[in-house]
Amino acid sequence: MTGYAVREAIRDQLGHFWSESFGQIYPTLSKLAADGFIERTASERANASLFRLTESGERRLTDLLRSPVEASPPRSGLMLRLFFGQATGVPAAAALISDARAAAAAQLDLFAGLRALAAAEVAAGLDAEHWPWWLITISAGEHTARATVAWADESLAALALMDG
Amino acid sequence: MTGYAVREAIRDQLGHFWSESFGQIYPTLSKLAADGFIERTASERANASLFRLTESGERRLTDLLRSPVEASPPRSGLMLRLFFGQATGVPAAAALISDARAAAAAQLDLFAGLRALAAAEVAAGLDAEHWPWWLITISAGEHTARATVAWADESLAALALMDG
DNA sequence: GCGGTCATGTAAGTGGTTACATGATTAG
DNA sequence: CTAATCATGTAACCACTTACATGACCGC
Repeated sequence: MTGYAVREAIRDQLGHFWSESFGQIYPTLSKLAADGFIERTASERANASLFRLTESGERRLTDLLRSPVEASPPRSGLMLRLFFGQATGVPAAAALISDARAAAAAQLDLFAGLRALAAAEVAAGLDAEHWPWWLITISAGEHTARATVAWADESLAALALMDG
Repeated sequence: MTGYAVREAIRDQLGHFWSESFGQIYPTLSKLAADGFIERTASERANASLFRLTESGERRLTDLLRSPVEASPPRSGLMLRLFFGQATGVPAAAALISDARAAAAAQLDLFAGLRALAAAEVAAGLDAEHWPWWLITISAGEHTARATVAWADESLAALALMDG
């Protein structure tokens, strides 16, 4: 596929847990080609290049996929703001929590859509092998989003009791 | 406080949702001082500088704390690996999920400790004003961690059904 | 005196984004 | 013909980490 197609695939299929920009994709494709992990071939289109995994690239990929997940340093702008809620006051904090709740609820709708989409594809006989893996990532998003909604409701109730 | 003390405070008090390195802290303190948001005064110690918020710094801080939280692009190495679980196989995926479950369970213990610590401080008559805000951030961590545990158990069960 | 902690800072590198510049192809 | 989309790439910048270099102070 082309670099452009790579980006579309990432956006459309991995969008709920991954993202890449063109400024990252094109230099990386060149580097991977130089390292022999992918192969660049001309496309019918004058403009474009098609890339495909080489054998060594396939090995490298599964190695990476099997490698342990390294923890990223925590950094939550929302928690930072709430921790210092004394400085900003109850209404400002409640607004931030409501926003977070709304975002999580919107995500839940999105996941419901993804579930339906995946189910339709399976019903059509496509991607049956991939379906359970897809579902695991969707389910993770749903669990997290539901947790956020529950936390928000609990915290908004606590703030309402604090005073006016 | 000193830059060193800033880092300790971040590590010890905000550690479960924020982190900063010295390489970030010292240049930032210089810049904030140059902008007039903080004031550098000599410490008793020959070595060290003490910083304190100026009035304009206090205004700037509350402005920032009230500003909307900007969303960070999603990037979960765990989800990426699971999405491509077909390439790595059920046992590798199950191992990753178990690791994530263990990490979340460990976090839950940590949060229980934080709760106890905070309760002890309140019982001692300290920080009573700050306590509810602290609790909100702890509760968020607990909700998320419990969601991760539940998702992991569900997903491990699903993988166990897939085959051997 | 010596090891550990407190303290400050810089340099090199990483991984990423945004904006810009450019052009091919296709649909209407 | 022309607008939208497909396509590639680079430059500037940003936030951040790690490693290194240096030194003060404190307790034993």
